[in-house]
Parts: sequence; C-alpha cells; structure tokens
Amino acid sequence: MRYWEREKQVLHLLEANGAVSMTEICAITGASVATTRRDFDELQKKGLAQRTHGGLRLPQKKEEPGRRYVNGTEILDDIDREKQIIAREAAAQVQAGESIFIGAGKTCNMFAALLRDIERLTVVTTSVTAVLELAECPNISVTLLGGDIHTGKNYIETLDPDINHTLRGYFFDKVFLTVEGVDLERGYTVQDKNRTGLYTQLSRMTRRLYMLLDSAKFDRRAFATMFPPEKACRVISTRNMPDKFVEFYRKQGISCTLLPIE
Amino acid sequence: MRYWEREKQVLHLLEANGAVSMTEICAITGASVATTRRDFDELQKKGLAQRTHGGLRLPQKKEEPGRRYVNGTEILDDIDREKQIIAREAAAQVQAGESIFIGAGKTCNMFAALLRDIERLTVVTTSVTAVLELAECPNISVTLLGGDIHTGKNYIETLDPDINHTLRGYFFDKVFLTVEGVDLERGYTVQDKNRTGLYTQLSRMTRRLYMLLDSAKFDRRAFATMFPPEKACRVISTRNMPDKFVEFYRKQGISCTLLPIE
DNA sequence: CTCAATTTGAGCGATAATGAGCGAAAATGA
DNA sequence: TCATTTTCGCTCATTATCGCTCAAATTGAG
Repeated sequence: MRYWEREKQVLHLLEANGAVSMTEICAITGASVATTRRDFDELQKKGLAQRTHGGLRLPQKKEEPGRRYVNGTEILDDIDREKQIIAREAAAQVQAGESIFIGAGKTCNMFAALLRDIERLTVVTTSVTAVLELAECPNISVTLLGGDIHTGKNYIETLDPDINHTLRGYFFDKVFLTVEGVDLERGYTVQDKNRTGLYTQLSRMTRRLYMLLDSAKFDRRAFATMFPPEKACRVISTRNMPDKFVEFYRKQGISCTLLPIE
Repeated sequence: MRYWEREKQVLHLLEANGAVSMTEICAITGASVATTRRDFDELQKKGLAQRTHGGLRLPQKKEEPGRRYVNGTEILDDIDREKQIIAREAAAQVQAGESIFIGAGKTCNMFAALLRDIERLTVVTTSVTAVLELAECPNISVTLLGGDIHTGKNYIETLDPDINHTLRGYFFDKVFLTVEGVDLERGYTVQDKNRTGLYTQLSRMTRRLYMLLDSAKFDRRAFATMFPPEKACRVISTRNMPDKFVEFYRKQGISCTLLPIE
C-alpha cells in the first residue's frame, strides 16, 4: 500500500472516530510501525492531525485569535503552583492605603487578583491582564500606563519606550516585578528591551522593589539586561532556588524570602 | 483502551451526568484505578473537571468579584442586535493599512472584534476590552492610551484628563466613537467629563469621524457635552433613528447610514 | 543496466504509559 | 467518638511507544 493510500485511510478513520491508534493503522495498512510513525509525523506537520502517545487525534479546535479566553491566573503545572505561592506572599506585603506598581507576567496576574480586598489601594501597571483582575474593585484606584500592546503566553502588557516622562512625579511604596531570567553574571534579564527602561526607572522610584522569582527563572538569560543582581531589592521565591543564588543574595544582604512548597 | 478514548468517554459521561465515579470509569474503560486516577489528574490540570473523593465533577464556574467574565460582545437584547449591525457596517469601512481610533463601549467592542483579518491595521484606543479583541492579531498594531481605569457595564476604558499631549503627532484615517446620548440642543453627551477633552481633540485629528449610534442613544442627555450635533461627522445608525434626527442630519449635509434591522 | 535518491523496515536505548502494592488520609457508619 | 472501609498519593516494576540510525528495498533517470 502506497503512502497516499495510507494517508487517505488514516484521514478517513480519523474523521470517523476522532482518533486512531498506531497498532490499528499498522494492521490495516500492513505497513510497519516505523512507516506508520513517519506517516503520522507527516500528517502532524501538515496540521491535519495531532500526535499522541500510541496514536493520532484530530487537531483541537483552534480558538480564534484575539478571542482566546484571557485567563492569566489558572494553575496548570508545578511552576504555576510556585507562582501562586509567591503571589500570596507578595500580596501579604501590601497594606491599605499604599501605592504600588505591578509588572507584567503570570505571577503578577495572580498577585493582582489577591489584592481585591485591600482598602484605598492605588495600583499602577502596564499589565492589561492585571487590570482585568482589579477593574471592578471600587476600593482600588487603577492606572494603566499606555503604549503598544504586546502579548505573552499568559499576559497582555503595554510597552512604551518613552514611558519615563509619564511616571515623573510618582512615588511607589512598593514595586512588584517579574523577569524572564536571572543570572549571576548578567543580572535580571527580560525579552523585550523596551521594558528595561521602565523597570530601571521604577527601581529608582521606590524603596521596596520586590522581585517575584519562580524556579524556572534561575540561570536563564533573556535578551535584554535590566540591572545587576546585586541591585538592592527584595526577593520572593521558593525553596527551589538554587543554593548559589541563596548564598549570593545572603552575601549581598538582600532580603530573600524562600517559601515552602506545600 | 487508549488514553484519548478514555478521556473522550470520561468527558462524555461527565457532560451527561455532571459527575462520574472512579470505579464506574474503571469498569467502563477496563483500566486500572491507578491509570484512571492519572486520567482524572490530567483532566483537572486542563481545567476540564474537578477532582473529588472517589470521582470527578464538572468545574463550578464561580464569579469572583472583579473576576467577572469580561464579555463586551455578547448579544443579549434587541439593542445589542442593533449594535452588532452597526458594528458590521463600521467594520466594512475600514481598509488594509489604515490607522484608526476606537472609542469605548459595547458597539466599539463588537466593531473591534470584526477587524481581526484586516492587514497592516494600526489601532489606537482607550478601550481595554477592545484591546482584548485584537491583542493576539499579528497583523494589527494596537496602542492603548494610558490613564485611570473606569468600568462600564460592557467595557473597561482608560481615562486621562491630560491625554492630549500623548496624541500630538498622530493622525487617523478614521475615528470611531460612541456616546451616551445625542440631543439636538445639547449635542453629543457622555457621562464622564474626562472623555470630552479626548474626543473633542480626536474630532480635529481626522477627516472621517464616525459616530456609532443605536436607537437607545437618541434624545438622551448624559452629563458632559462633547460637541454640537452639527459638528461634521459621519453617522452609522439603524432605521430606528427618529425622524427629526434624520431630517436634522440631512439638513446639515452629514452622511447618515441607516441600516435595516434584519 | 547502473546508480543515486527515496521509501521502507528493523534494531537500539530512552522515554512515557500502565498496573500493582503500600501506608496515610478521608469518608462512612455505628 | 472510634472502627471500618474506601480512596488517595506515592513508588517501583513492567510494558509499550518513541526517536533515532542504519540497512534493505523500491523507484526513477540516464
């Protein structure tokens, strides 16, 4: 049986059942598992099916662009669980009447969602998703900084390379940021260079700069460097933080909260 | 039975009964409890179900305060149907490569959602909800103007009384706005006075200012006046527009599209 | 026919899925 | 409340599948 015949067969069965198994197809087409495997790879490459262990399934309905269910706080894996624990600790630091800045990222979304009951809170942010968490809270005054929309996996943020003049005259009791990576040599790094200007400026506009770092951030380098790791700030992370970072922060005298992972 | 078959079975039964038991599924699929347990974990991780002792339940959709599901495009009544028709006509006016401004409101949300496939579109807006509709379209450059967050029934917008300096240097091919009310004496009126400055400025920054007016807007007065009704602009509305408005616009030589309500 | 390119099949260690067993925790019922 | 039963979470051994490479078979061109 030639490969186009096999492909036709596979697609037919796939259409009918929603999924087919490797052994099933091998039996029907008479081809070896190696060949069937290659067929499956091919079909996946064409986007006609999706490979699974032991078989193929119909490609999941693609959500329309822009219509994606915006949910930047859902816990999907262990790293998300870490983020949630970190967000809780960060939220515990915020008190009524304070003015804070919130960065963009999933941890920050979770963090924002935990602030709803704090009285007379003033929040400034570049995160559209964080705004969604707080928009309807009458006790919280939310200001969204403007700029071009950039979309990450779990967040939407605004980026404005000339943002600094907008911030003039503000002072924050606390600033909460996440980054894409931390590295002892390169420091805190982010993917978009337009963020570095804002974040660096923010570090000068507060006495309490919190970095929220889950364990996926350590020893990773993103494109643009913001500031060196010894820059004075407070770190909230989990016990998964590698020893060399723990030691480094301790040596620098930087307050470093390591939360247990329940 | 492979795991995708089990998943299909489980989801099917879950949909039908609202809950399934572990032993039940084990019997049906022929898999061991260990495997079924893992399946359940997987489904919970995907957010498709919620684990309980001895089984699975449908995830309860809880509406936390502030976490209200932001859906600014849902059609709930006849007025919404009008808005949808108006939005479609407005979207038909937009061409590839243009730069447009979108205001805040349900009609504008619907309008934004219809722009996703237009190539090389530049969108500037104060509507956070409109941004959500367009954020993930790579063909569209979206800029969100900053400001304080204000929440309406069907939208979230930013308001900045000093916005005008940010707009300096921009020019829009078309500007699409809605208002809270139109009145032949008072003109276009909105609830928040901070919007009038921006909207008045916008009317000077384009040659094509479209007003999107459903029939609930006529003969209503909101708090703040923006500009008089004879101010040059194009109107998109439905045949429900009262005759005196039709006559007025015609006398003023203002282009006025009256759409049939299907 | 020869030779190269493509397609297929087989073997290999690595990886993922599965099933069974065990102590701990939770639900059940007196 | 306490004892019993069920379920849970976890680990470990087993099995199936995966990804890969290399050899054999098939195909097509000169």
